[in-house]
Amino acid sequence: MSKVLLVDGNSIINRAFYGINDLTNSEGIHTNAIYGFLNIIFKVIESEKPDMIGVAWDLKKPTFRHEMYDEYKAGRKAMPDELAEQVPLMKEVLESMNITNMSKEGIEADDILGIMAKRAQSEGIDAVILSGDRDLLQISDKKIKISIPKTSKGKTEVFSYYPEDVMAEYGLNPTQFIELKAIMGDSSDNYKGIPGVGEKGATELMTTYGSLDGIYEHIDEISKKALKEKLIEHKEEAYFCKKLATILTEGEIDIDVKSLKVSKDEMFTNKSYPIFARLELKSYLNKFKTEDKVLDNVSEQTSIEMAIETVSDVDIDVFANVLKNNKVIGFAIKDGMLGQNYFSISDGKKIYNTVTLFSYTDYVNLIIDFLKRENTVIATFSIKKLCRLLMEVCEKDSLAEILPGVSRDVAKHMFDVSLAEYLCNPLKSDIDVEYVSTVNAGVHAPDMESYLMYKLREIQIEKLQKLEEYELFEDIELPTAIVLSEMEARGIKVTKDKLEALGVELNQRIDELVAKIYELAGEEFNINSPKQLGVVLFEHLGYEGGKKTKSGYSTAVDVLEKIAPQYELVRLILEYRTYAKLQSTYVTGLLNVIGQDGKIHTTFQQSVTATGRLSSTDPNLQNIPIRYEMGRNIRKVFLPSDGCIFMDADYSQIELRILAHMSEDAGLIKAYESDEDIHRATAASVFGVEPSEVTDIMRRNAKAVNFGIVYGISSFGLSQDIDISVSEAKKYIEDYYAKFPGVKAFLDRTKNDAKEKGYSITLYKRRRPIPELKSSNFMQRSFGERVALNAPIQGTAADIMKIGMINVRDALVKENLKSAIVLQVHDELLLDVQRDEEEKVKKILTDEMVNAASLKVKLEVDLHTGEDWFSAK
DNA sequence: GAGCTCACG
DNA sequence: ACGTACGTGAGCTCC
Repeated sequence: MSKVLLVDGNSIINRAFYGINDLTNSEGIHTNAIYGFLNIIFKVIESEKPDMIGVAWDLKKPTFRHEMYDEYKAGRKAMPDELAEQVPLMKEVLESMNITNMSKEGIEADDILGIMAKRAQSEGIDAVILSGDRDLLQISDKKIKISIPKTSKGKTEVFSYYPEDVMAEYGLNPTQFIELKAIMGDSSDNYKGIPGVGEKGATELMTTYGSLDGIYEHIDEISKKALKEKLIEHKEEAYFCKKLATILTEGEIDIDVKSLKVSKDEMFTNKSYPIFARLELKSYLNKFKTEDKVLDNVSEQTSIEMAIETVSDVDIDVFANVLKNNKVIGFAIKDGMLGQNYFSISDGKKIYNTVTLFSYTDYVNLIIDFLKRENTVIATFSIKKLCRLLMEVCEKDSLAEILPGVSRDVAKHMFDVSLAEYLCNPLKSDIDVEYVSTVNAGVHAPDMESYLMYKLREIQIEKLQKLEEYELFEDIELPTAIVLSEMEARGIKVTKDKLEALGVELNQRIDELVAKIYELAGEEFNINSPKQLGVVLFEHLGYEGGKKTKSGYSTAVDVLEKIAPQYELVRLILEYRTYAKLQSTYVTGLLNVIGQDGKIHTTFQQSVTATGRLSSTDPNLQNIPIRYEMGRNIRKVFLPSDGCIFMDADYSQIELRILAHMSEDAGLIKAYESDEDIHRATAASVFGVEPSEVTDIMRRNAKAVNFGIVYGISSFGLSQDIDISVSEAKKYIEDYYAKFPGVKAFLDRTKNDAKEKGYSITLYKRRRPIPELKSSNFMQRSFGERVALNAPIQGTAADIMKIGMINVRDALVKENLKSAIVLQVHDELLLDVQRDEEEKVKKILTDEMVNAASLKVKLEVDLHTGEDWFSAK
């Protein structure tokens, strides 16, 4: 006996949407309804094990918010945009899983379900109808089961109804159920029934008289006068509503029940993987087999030719030959047996895997020779990794000694798949080989990575050109990766002894503080637990300062600082916090990552941030303390290499200068030209005084406004930052706009532009998509607006810094200097400088950073040297 | 693994 | 009325 599952698509996706908290993928597409829909149907598939599945949809287009008025007139609530956008995607997901979507012009989804269910029944096929709508109960039958999911306390249970279950729960059989609805009406289906009769009254009538006919036959027995009159008055309507309430069981739909056949093996294939990957439905991804099995049924669905031969255990001669006979090579390093790696290369026609156990050196030298030839390209997932490999094998920490020339020339021979993907999709976190492959080529195939790299290059070049980001990719991102590889390889020396001594000192201080804190609190507790701390401060001790977070009291600095003047305990806790942070993150944390060479080699992430900035991990060297006295000691343990000093250069207010350039605001440009302190000049302008008359407070507030502008200002944010009222903050912003109308115009222009296009863009055409701008949620939309203003500014600064780094590195190489960049902290570069190269490097560093971009205002850098990182700032 | 906190630009 | 500044990464607690 076979079985068909018929799903009420609109009803189930609605339930899923309201039953599951908001989820979005990295593109900002909402996915909660899709996720919930899949959860529900898989639960039913597990228990029912159907052989056939069909999902019925109302053909009516999803209703968007702006159409709400018309919809309201039609008596139906508008579908929120966040749900509406998921409906077409849901259908796509189902189709990719070989599940049939059923819809037809002029026929509603529940009628499709009714028709298909009866058809199945007549063909001897069991039917299970899955819907959230109880109306469907009317078509339950011996061989037609109605399943209704119910969610309570986060758990979804499915209740099933055969006719006897309907009778048990409502005291009515399925046919009577139709008449019940005809009497009580249905607001969502937009018919009223008998006015003034609701579920209770209608049920009583139906159970007493058995049918609509029965009611009217015995109409004189009805004692309630008002009810009787209503029934008589609206008799015709009641029978009309019965027609409306009846779900069709016959009609012309050209879908054969048997054509709905689908097995589980057909659902998770390479046809469906890309959309699951794109929507980031993570818990479903592991249902896809990652091995060759998936590839068996893929070739016809993908744009990539999958019939490709793999040659294994390739020796050095074959390897050399492949490189010799080709210009473009796809390259991957693969994990082999016993912790040994091997190389996989592809010429786009075949895949060549080297033997697992071999010495890298000879092979790497062949790769280097290849890269030195004219017009050759290696396409790989991360060229930074490739460069690190070359340097490691050659035992150099400068790529220039291996591949001579400036980084832009070296980069012409390399293609980085992860960076290309990043420029196309900067919101995606966690860009990995599987993701890029499936999204661009529709394939997920670990065994053919080198071939995929070869093919992805072709696809991505075209994509980047379409987005007008190819120049950014070639001129900035690729060379930056080369510079970063050298910075990572060179590393920074750290004195272990000094760091350990600092740790001992901190531990002593922490112990003292803990003792005092327990004493003042009158109890021992875990100070590191915000939860326990909140209870102690605000409950046991009764300090004022109230709630803030969902999970209890906030104990963040700004909260504690407000009450610190009154309570010694709070002051001690704040002190404890700073020391504990230094100890765990910076002392212990850094000690753990000092290498055998006595150096720390951070990893720079080039495809993580939404704006184009870099980030730094394992360890993060971009957040080493500087603002507070005690923390600065950490910087003293970072030392230059032997024979070197540190040279540190940072751009002076690069973001505000970019704002001046982009807005072309005359006042802001003039302030920079007059060479004044910019915050003082802003204060003088906004408060209408001479620069010399600007007080510290005026300057501080002006500075906050300047920062705020760059962040996409809001009066609330500004008020929080400088602790003034929202209305005062509003006044500050208005005054600022009055004095700098060019800035105001720029912000408006940028915001509108982003709204229109859906993304904002830097001077160098780096894009940041901003899906939040379309959100119906005020909070999210406001966030989108702030981001739309900030991204071009922060992103342009990041672009310029990358250009600066490339040019500094290349100038050092050209002059054969041994000094090198070791660290970038967004607007700051730290260099290891050979003592005898100091003057030359100073000039190069200043010139290349200042001339990285030619803006309407000059770029300036502050430069210092020192024997450690602290004294070089 | 999420949420909080805090270090940096 | 909504409850916010922009961009990160790491260590800790607690479910």
